Amino acid sequence: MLREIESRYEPLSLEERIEDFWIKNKIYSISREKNKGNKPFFFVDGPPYTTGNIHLGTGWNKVIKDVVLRYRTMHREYLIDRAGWDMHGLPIEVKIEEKLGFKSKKDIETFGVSKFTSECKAFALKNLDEMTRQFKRLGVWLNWEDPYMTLKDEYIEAAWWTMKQADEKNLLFKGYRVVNWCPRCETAIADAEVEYAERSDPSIFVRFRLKGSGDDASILIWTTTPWTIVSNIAVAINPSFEYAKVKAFKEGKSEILIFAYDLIEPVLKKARYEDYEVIERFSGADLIGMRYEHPLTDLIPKQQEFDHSIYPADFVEMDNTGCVHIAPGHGPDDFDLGQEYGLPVFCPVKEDGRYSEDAGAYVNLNVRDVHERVLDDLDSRGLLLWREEVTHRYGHCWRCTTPIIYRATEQWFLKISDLKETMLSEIEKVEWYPEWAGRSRFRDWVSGAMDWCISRQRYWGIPLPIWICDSCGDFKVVGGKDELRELGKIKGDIELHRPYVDEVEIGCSGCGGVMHRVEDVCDVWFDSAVASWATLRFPSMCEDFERLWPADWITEGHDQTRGWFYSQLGASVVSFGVAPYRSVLMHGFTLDESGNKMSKSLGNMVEPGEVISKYGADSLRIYLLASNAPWDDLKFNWNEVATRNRMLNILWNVYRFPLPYMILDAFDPRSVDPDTIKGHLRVEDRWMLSRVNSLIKRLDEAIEVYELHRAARAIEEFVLEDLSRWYVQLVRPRTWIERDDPDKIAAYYTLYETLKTLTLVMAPFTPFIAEEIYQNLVRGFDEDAEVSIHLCAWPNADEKLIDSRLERDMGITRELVEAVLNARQKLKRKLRWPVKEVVIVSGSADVRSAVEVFEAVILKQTNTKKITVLAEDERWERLGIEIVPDPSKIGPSFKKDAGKVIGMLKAADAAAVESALKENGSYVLDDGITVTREMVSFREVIPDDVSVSDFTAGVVYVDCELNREIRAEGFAREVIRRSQEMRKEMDLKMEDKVDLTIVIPDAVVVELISPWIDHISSEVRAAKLELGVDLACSGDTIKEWDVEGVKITIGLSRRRSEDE
RNA sequence: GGGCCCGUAGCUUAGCCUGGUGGAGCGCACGGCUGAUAACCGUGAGGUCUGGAGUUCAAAUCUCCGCGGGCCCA
Repeated sequence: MLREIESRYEPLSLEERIEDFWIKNKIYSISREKNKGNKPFFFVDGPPYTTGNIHLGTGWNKVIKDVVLRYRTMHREYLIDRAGWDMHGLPIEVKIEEKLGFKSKKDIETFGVSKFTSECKAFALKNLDEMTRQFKRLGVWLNWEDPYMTLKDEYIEAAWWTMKQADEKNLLFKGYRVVNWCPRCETAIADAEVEYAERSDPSIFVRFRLKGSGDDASILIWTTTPWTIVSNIAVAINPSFEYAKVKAFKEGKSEILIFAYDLIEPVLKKARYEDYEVIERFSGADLIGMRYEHPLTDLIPKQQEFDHSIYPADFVEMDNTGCVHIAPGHGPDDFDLGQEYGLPVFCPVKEDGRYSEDAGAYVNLNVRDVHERVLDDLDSRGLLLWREEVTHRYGHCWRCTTPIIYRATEQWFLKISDLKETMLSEIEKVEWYPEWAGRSRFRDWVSGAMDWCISRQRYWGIPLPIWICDSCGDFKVVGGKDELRELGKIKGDIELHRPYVDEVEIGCSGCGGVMHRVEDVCDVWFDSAVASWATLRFPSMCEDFERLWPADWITEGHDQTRGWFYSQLGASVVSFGVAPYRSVLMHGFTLDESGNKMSKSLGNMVEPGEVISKYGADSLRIYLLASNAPWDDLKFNWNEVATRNRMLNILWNVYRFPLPYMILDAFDPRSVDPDTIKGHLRVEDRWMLSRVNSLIKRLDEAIEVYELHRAARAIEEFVLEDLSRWYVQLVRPRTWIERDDPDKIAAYYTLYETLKTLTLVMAPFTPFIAEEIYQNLVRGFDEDAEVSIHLCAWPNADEKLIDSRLERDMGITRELVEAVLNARQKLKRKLRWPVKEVVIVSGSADVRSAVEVFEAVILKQTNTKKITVLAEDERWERLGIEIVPDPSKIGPSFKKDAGKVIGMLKAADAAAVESALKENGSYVLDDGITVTREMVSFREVIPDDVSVSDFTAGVVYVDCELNREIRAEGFAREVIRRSQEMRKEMDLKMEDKVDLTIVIPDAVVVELISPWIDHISSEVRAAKLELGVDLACSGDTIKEWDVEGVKITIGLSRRRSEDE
């Protein structure tokens, strides 16, 4: 049986109730189990990082996933959909360090690595629970019970296995390179972990004295990192530039400088030089090999061991001085240049950013605080030409926001440079949504990729599975736990985290020595890189991997181009030589209302929970989906969420409105025979069924290519336009029929089928409200129906029911009705008052056809007695015409009589003139004056009680002339409507009967209404009705109304039923 | 500085690929309906389509150069 429902859409309680229902009945797992053995759909969840709460962007991400996965499930595909969690790495370490008040790695060592990593683990697990709860509340269905977690041994083994693959293919190597280094976290960080932000630094011009120049000439360099001067080894120039030797004058002194010729003016002007003369000009190539003296050599004894001279480099650009200071230990370009020319890598900076003994006088100073000291030292030696402050973009550690430094260290790398070609060709084989995500954006990023530094000098991460021999230096990569236990002769289990694995010693097979693990952990991006096989439990289990891999689909935000799309591709090409995914949807970012990015520091973050508690998860979901194309950035807008909430409320009302009638009539859809009912369907019913089937088609087309916004908008439009604003309005009177009537059943049937189908297709988008409606509408009747809507199959569009001609005709019909309503409004004629006639003038055959098909609809919706369609050349007889004489034609012909002719024309019978002109081309006026066709034109004259309105294919005229019949009906309907309002005020039930007294002190109106008494009685459910001019008005409620200037008093009493 | 994307009414957007009178929704104003009713519907006002240049008979749409925003990189 159907049940009546709450009058208001209350998403919060509804969604809570539905979530309980899902849990209690294990709907999620049944929905997945059910399709076991069917075509698989292998989805890999991009793992969110377990730092705390989910935000709007992560919510959007999961909602996109959820819609697609629910849709696939309804298509009876078998999903592989383990949720994933990224649980290692610096962000969590930093949080724990903050919590424990740590300042450096030393604090961690003192505290104890095992205690520290268990804190990290506990923190990650706690956040995992909280975030899972939040995702579930959004209605996101993934395998939350058995997610993949990067901290699990099983997962770590997948990473180790991959690392071993890399080693076996000679793609893993140890290198001494300049890397991004965070002096606070004391670790290397990957390019992908560097975030750029504005920062102010000194911008300095420094002289390096040339050796043996004779004239005390200096080469002029520029830098924003004074601390690297300490490690200077060389100067680079561009051999194709022109350089100059300049004598510069300032405050009565002069000096000799060498730098780029084109930059003389700006540099000397900036440094406040009064004048200069160019002594010599030469090409950059002429400078190569010249030697200079390190500026601080007296303070840094180690520098005396190095030669300093000038080298050519293409990367030198024509800005600043055109001479670049080179410190191979502190810059990637510098390092590469050093490698090319065999320069020493001088890196006198320790892990914590302080100078080592090699830095001489600077030992133990922190490179971040040393700027002033270096500048003073340069200045006192007369080597600082100019200094100022500049604001520029500078790299910072992604987690602790400390400015990074470049530092030459020994690190472990994956040799991406060898794989680039394969990676690029694999990109081509992947389907990208949108297409440019792969074609342009990702391609560009991969093209510029360098070898991947995967080692981190930290604690909480996947330990690098590399053991090095203390004696011979050989290394071994361990591919899994069993291998480790065997090699390390471990009895029992071992946790694959630091510090436990650090203690494992392995015998060296080469020299018999002892091998110890490299102390590093993995770059956390390497963790998620192996997700596509780790989620299938490969390599510990191979079956699923062989059957399912690579992934059918993944989706993440466009920041993941450099992140997960890339790391997965790299790891996969290392392991298998192919891309790990078949299709990728790249989605956008969530921005705040003014289009700026959401960030904690700006205080403009919006949390999904906040939105849900106001409007519910369904509103948020449909908003997120309908608002943008998935790949565009989404500007969050509260107002728009509210609008979606309203849309769902309208859906709720549409669903609620027929229920009381259906219940009263004990309507049971199962007892309706579709074949029999077909004969009773009205055209509007067939239209509705056509529309809903077209909707299914539109959704299929859109979802297939991930145009989720089109799909969501199609649903919204259907609910608002087709259902609420139109079909429900048409069908209402039929539901009020009290007897058993096939016309009513046809309406019920149509409404029922439409709602049922609609909720099915809405299920992926708004899973809560869809479930709620399904439970009543479908489960309410049918115990055998699926327990949940989310176990149902996606409906197939029934082509037989789709009638595009009917849909087009109805489109025209709606336009016509709107035009008529518009016209009525111009004359302020309320809909309650019928009009005599509507005349449509149109040359369109489609209009004629629409009126033929939907005449009854138009009559009813416009409350008109008659519709007439005229062709363009026909004229409705109620329209008059008027002659418009053309003085420019009449004047020349009639000269001084022209005025008279014009007057006569205006007085003439326009219709007679027109027909005469049409037939003979001329018309003879009273005085025998003949006028011809070109002398006049005609203008339509619209009577006062006729109103006009345009529509796309023509014009409608509405004849609002009042007559007795219309006045009678108008007053009758006024009485009905007033009585209904009183019933409402008295809070009567729909089936309650009343006694009605109507007093109108105007005998004419009473007489007008009299014939309508039976109709009024039945409309307001009156058992007894009295109408008169001077009756005593009685009733529980008595009210006086003013209707079009007529006083009407209505008395209303509820009739007690016999047994009361 | 470079790559990719976005910029249409106060707000959110359709249209752009394939050039031919810019459509919606929200908000606002006015009205209607009243057995969906603390709901619903209609009408109206509101646009130098981010600025400029070019191609063309014709540009929101194609091309180029700016400006603003986002992501990524240097």
